[in-house]
Amino acid sequence: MTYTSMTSQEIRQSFLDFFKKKNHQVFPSAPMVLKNDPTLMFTNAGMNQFKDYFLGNRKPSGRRVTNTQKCLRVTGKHNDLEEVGHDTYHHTMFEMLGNWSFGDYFKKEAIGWAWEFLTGCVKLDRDRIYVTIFEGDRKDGIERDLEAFGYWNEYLEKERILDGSKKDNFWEMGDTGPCGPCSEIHIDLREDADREKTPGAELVNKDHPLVVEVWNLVFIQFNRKASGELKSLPEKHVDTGMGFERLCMAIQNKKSNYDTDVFQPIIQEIASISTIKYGSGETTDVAMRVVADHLRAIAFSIADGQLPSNNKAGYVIRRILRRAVRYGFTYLDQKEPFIHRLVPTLAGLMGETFPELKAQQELIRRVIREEEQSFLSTLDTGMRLLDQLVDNSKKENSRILPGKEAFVLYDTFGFPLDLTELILAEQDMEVDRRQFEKEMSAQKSRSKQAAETESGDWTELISDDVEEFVGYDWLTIEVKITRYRKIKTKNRELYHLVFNLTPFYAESGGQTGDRGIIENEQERVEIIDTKKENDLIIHVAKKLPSDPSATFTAKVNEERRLRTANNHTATHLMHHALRKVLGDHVEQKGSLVDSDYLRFDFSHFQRVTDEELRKVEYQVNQMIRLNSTMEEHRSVPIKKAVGMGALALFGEKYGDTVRVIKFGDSVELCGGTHVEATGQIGSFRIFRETSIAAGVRRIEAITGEVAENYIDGHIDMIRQISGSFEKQKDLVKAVKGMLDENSKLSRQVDRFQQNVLGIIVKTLEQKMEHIGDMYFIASKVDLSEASHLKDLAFRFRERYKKVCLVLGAEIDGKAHLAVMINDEVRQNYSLDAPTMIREISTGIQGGGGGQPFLATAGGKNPAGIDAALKKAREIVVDAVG
RNA sequence: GGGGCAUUAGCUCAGUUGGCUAGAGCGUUUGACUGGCAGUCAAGAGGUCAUCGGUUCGAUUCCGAUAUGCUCCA
Repeated sequence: MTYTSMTSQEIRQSFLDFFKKKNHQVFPSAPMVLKNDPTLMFTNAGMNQFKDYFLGNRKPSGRRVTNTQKCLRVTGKHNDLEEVGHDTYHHTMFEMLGNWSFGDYFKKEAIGWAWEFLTGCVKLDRDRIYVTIFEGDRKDGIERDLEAFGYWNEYLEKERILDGSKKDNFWEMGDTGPCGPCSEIHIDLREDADREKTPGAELVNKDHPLVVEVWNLVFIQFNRKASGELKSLPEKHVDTGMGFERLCMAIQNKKSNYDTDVFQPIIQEIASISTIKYGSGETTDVAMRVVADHLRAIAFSIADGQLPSNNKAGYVIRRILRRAVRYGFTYLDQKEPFIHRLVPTLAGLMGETFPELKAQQELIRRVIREEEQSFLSTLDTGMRLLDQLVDNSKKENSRILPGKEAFVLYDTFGFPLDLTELILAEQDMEVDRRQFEKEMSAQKSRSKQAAETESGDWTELISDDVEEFVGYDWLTIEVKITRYRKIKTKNRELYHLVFNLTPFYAESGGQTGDRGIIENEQERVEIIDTKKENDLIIHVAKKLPSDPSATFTAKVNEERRLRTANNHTATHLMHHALRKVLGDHVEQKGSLVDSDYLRFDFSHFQRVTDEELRKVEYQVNQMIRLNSTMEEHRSVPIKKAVGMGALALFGEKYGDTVRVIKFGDSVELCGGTHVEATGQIGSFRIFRETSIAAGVRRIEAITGEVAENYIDGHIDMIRQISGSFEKQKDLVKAVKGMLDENSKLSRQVDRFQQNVLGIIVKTLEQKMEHIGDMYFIASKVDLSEASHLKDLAFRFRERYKKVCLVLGAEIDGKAHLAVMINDEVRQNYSLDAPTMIREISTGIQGGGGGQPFLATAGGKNPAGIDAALKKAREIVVDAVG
């Protein structure tokens, strides 16, 4: 086999260079974590970021594009998570190399260049290559893809060109939309001897680990209508995707993706940390592959701004990390955080191509370390609980752990089932798997029921391609509804409305969606929220207008919009001030801009001190006073915008042109709505600073009237306090002095109280009588607090070895009783306090209890106290009898 | 989006038929001991038992709501 010694870096570069030479524009990878797409949490294919081009929603700036796209497949249709590590080719995160034609070249060039790159550039052995073409489908009325066959046949004999079914060789984005036949390129990496025994053609698409698909060329030439009918597209597109890690395996002549230099440096580092050699055993190899793979997925997600958390995308990331920790813990004997130590190696390996990794290396490391630590303590708790369960089972002579209990461990405490089973096996025990599965499916059906939302089909009224947002310039405008649908959730029905154009800002970039109304002479419908699905702006309404095809006046709630604008502009000013006060390492990690307040998360490794917060506040307020007017530049090419000093965020997807918002020195790329001049904000106040993750701080702040009210509230409070300290100049000193004095006085009161109790003790002692060989006292006392009854009881307990004390008191119109019986008396006469107090407290309309030597009771009827005391004496006399 | 669990001293956590004057270990303060290092011993400080409401004579404990966190499912 021909063999080149290209590194993965060189392979990636040669692909991009190859297509650059063919007049392709090189695009950067889009973020792996998606926003504004309810159907997808992560980028799972190279074409995601170009979806709108194929749908015709947006026009591309160039017709030929090439890129490498980081992808994550852990949820939904493509879920490879549980496979990863056990074989040699599944990954959570991988790179997809692609070349794209948007209405430009088609099959001939796509096939020709693919061949040229694979056999000419990276010199794969042509004898090992097989391709597939679409065999056709009678139902759809499509012929066998003879065109593709013809072009392939120029390079390959026809025995190597195989027919593929609709499942493998017809690509569709969804139930409707752009689609077309595709042609896959497979490579046979087996040893020659094996190849002679079985021809590679028989193993194509049969999940053989060494006969693998490396490249899929998709020819988008149809549009599937809702009726199922296929219509030819006026513009034909090419969408190709090549698995980078597999390509490296093929070129570097390895038997596993994990043996390439994409993974080996990481695996070697794991081997050195764990002092276990890679290749020395199956389970440890699996564990190392799991850790190496998951490290990449997590590090890239964090770099994209998605921190591990307890819901949605963040939770998916957390679970990937935990899977890695679990394998390290069990099979590599890593009981302390270790994955974070691999981050520098990864950054060295991929930081060149993906600068976000290098730039945020420290943050990534800290976040991973903290997550590892927290999961290790989850495991710790789980093991403690499991130990108890095992003990209980053993006491009952059972070697089966009930499935219910294993499920609670898993469901509530996050303790993995396989770990439970492993630990049980060591004690020759097992889990009742059937019961566990039953609990699990009960949980699943509960969730399914709750999550059931029916979203109806869109009813299209007017066909319209782009719903333009005009809300930067207008808050009131005439609109028509182009389409609508009904949404049914558990408690209520809502309607989604789409307009031909709209003044409503849809939730995006942290800014919440506008609210308002649409109305005409006939009716008025409230818009309660505005959201985005991809590029579609959706208005949420509680009801559908009776005539949806009428013309409406759309009015944004102006007051709310203005307050939101205050908070959004203030966010920019604060971001700027934070970088000035704390340093340039401050990066936005999340942002919420509402009408009432703003929240801003950013990377910073210590607490922000009070002085620093004060400085930030001061600088923002100074910028407000300067009354800088907004400089807005719409449709600025991204390069130019960055040249203007605009901050571009990692993990944010930007189009070819962006909107730049400038207030003084603060320059940001932003689609949100802002004030015209900073003076409008009026006032800015930080009211909370907290930590939300390792290396990430959160500041919450308010502006305008809300800030004023906040300050007024504080001033009022101070006024009230100082009103109570009229003659004091130094209020702080006065309050402090009063607190000191107060504690001194209460100590004094306490002492006096003890003295009083001492006197009561003396009078009680005079009432003591002998019953048998013990002392007995039953008496009503005058006390101000119920707890003093206990005080008295304890005094007698300390003073006498053999005593039974029964006290009653009326406090605040209620009856209180206490019974104290010394240990010796209890043993001699089988008396105990709780039993006695229950018997004697019937007359006070209450009940009580306590510990064997001391019980208390309370009741509504103080008149019953005397009877209770009398009864107590009878009980004791009986017992001593 | 839904289910389960948790929230008690600075930290880690105990605390069952509702009544134990709310505890342990670590940390902290003070004192004593030892030639020093390092400790040892003793004493003390530190609690709105997450918040709000309900049931009850009485709630850290039971019930409901809220907040925060953890966790599983989607």
